[in-house]
Amino acid sequence: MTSPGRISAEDLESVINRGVSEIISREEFVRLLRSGKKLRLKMGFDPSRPDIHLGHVVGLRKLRQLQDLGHQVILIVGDWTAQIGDPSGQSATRTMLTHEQVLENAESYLRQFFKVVDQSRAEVIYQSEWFGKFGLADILELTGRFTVAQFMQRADFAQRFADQKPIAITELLYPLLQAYDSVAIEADVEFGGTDQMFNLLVGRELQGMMGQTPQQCFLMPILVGTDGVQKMSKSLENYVAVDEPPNDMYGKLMSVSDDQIMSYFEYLTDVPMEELAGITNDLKNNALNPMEPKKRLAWDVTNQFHDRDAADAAQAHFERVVQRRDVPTDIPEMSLSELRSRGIAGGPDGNDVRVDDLMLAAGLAPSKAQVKRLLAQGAVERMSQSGDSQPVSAADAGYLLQSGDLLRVGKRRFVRLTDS
RNA sequence: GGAGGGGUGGGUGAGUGGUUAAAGCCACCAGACUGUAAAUCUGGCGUCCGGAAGGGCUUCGCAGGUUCGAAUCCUGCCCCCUCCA
Repeated sequence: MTSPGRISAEDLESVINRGVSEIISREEFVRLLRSGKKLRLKMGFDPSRPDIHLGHVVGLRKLRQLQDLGHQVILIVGDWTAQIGDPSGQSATRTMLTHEQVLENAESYLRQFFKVVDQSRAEVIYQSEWFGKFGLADILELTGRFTVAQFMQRADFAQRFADQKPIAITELLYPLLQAYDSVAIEADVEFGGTDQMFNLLVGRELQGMMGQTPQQCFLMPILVGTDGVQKMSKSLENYVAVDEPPNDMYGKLMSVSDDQIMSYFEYLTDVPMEELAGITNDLKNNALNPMEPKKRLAWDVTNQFHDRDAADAAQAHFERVVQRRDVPTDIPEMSLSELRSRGIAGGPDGNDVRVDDLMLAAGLAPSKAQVKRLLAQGAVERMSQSGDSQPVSAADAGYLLQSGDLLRVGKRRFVRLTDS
């Protein structure tokens, strides 16, 4: 582990340029890095949304990188701000979380967080530690330092105000609480996405007002989601979760738009920048099939969150099932006896299962109507034990499956009917 | 206190008495193609029965009502928002 202050030129270059959108102020931050001080790196999160996806990982990797240079991460659990909700969208006030929910969400968040960040060089602090004893006098003092005009500088507030859209008063409080966190922990640097700029700057300002050295604001770029257009976000369904099983993680990464491959490489891997420049160039000259670097990307990220074996297996699975359209090695199974006990098996000897029933039971379709659509679209295929396969048409959804039969729905969903 | 706008399918958002299971877009699913679960194109997309044709049922904030017929009209209720004061 490097001790603070002895930062090499390459490390510095990487810290301040790779996966960075903006640093305020860059000069001051560099000076701090070189000062030898063990920096207190602040990162906050709201326990109302405990899921971490690759968009968040961009920042977590940055924290990790700085930890490896000898600095300290302070993670703030926003158990108070979570109740307000960051005023990013039109979402109104959120419902209060119970104490148990907060703890539960926090626990889940931390488990994911520490997949990237080194737990041994991090502290976790709850906001309630200081806000728990905050009184009206404190609130008045805090709010009294700022004006509405200042807050109207924040783009989304200004926009909503102009559009005559509602802005809750508590929403105005959000940046203030977050800012006060910086004071409470005496942060040297705060991290956030570019959309967090205003909040981070308020923290900087407040610290100055209260006699502390203002924190530096480290803004990370927003990762584009797998749709290739909008930012990665859970609600937009274009995300890859940190908790994703290997096959899904690999697969989702393979569905990233071609033009986002390079930004993913830059933000989410350690592949050297020179090498990335080469790939970019090859792609531009059509000397390289985008699928190739994308597979490398998918492997790399899967490896980070699982391990080599899992990444290898996920890649093999992808090549087998998606590229070659072959049958995967591990197929979910439904046992005949279970189906029988549920009254789903039938036929002359009670050993046959209807295609539609099996699909429903195996969760391959949410309703019979959907099963029919799939059948009509020619998406269902039956393979017998002997290996031959035949499409299943809507007409033969009746009893025709027997133990050992394999059903393929679409390109990559399978279920095998087993004995016993 | 006054005036006005609004609550529609996973999301957005049309629709103001029947041809509306409800436009368009997004998401999603399937097929084709392919260089990948990219891109593109085509189709589908409440649910139940039926091989199909077709037929039920449920859906437009909630509860009633008018009507042959309502997401659309009326009454009451709940909720949200804006402006003026």
